Amino acid sequence: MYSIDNKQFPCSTSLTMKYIGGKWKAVILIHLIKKKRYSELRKELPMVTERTLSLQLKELESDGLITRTVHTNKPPLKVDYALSEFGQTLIPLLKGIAEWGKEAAAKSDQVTIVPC
Amino acid sequence: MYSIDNKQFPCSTSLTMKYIGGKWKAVILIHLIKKKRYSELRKELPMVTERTLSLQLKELESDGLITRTVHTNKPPLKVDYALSEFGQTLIPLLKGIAEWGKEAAAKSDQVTIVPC
DNA sequence: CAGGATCCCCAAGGATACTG
DNA sequence: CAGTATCCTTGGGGATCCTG
Repeated sequence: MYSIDNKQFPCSTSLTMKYIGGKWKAVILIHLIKKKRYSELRKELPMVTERTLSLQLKELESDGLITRTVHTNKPPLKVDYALSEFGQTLIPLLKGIAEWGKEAAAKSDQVTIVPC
Repeated sequence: MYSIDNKQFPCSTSLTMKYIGGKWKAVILIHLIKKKRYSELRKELPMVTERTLSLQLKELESDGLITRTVHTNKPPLKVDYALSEFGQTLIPLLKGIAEWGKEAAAKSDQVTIVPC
C-alpha cells in the first residue's frame, strides 16, 4: 500500500496509473521524450485544449516527471518542457504503451484506422 | 489516427489508454492474469466498489480483453473471468506498469509506503 | 453468488476570452 | 509567447440497497 499526499494507492499498478493515467498524460509524456517548447507541444497536440494541456503540464511538473525551464522573462517568453531524470525512467514503458496500441489497432476489428 | 465506435484516438498511445486507462482497469487486468471467480476478485480488490468492478468488467469484456464464463445457471452462480487471447498480449505491459510503480515508490520521496 | 438498480457527487476536461 | 480566468458539461466512480 502506498500513499502520496494522503491519497492511498493499494498496489504498485495503481501508483503508476496515478502518474501516467488520465486521458492525456501518457501522450504528453511521450511527446516530451524530446525537449520541446510549449508552442511546439501545442502544435503537435491540437486535440488537447490549452487549459487541459497547461493543467496537465503543471501536474506532471509537480509530480516530478517533467522540468519546466524559462529562458526569457521579458515577453515573448520561451519555455521548454522536458522529461526529468525521474520521468526518463518511464520511457521504456511509454514506448511499450505506444507499441501495444499500434499492434492492437492492427489486430482488433473494433479499431479502424482513419486519415487525419 | 484511430477510431473505435465513432470515438477518435489521435495516436497509438491514447488508443492503449482507452483500454487500460481509468482508475482500475489496469489493476483488474493484472489480477486476471490468473483466471478468477468474481468473488475472488472482489476479495482481492476491496477498494473497488461492487458497481465499479462490475462496470469495469463489462467494459473490459466488450473491449475484448477478458472473457466471462458462467458455469452454472441455477443459483448460486459461478462465474470466471480471465484474460482473452487479445488481453494476454497486454501482460508484458501490465507487468512493466506494476514494476515501474514499485521502483518509483522506492525512489520518490513523495511516495510513502504504508502498511494495510 | 454474482451482479443490477438507484442516487449522488466531484473532478477531469472542454470552450472561449483575456493577459504579463 | 505562454499561459490564466471563467464558465460549463459529462461521466467516472462512490454508497447503498435490491434480486435472479
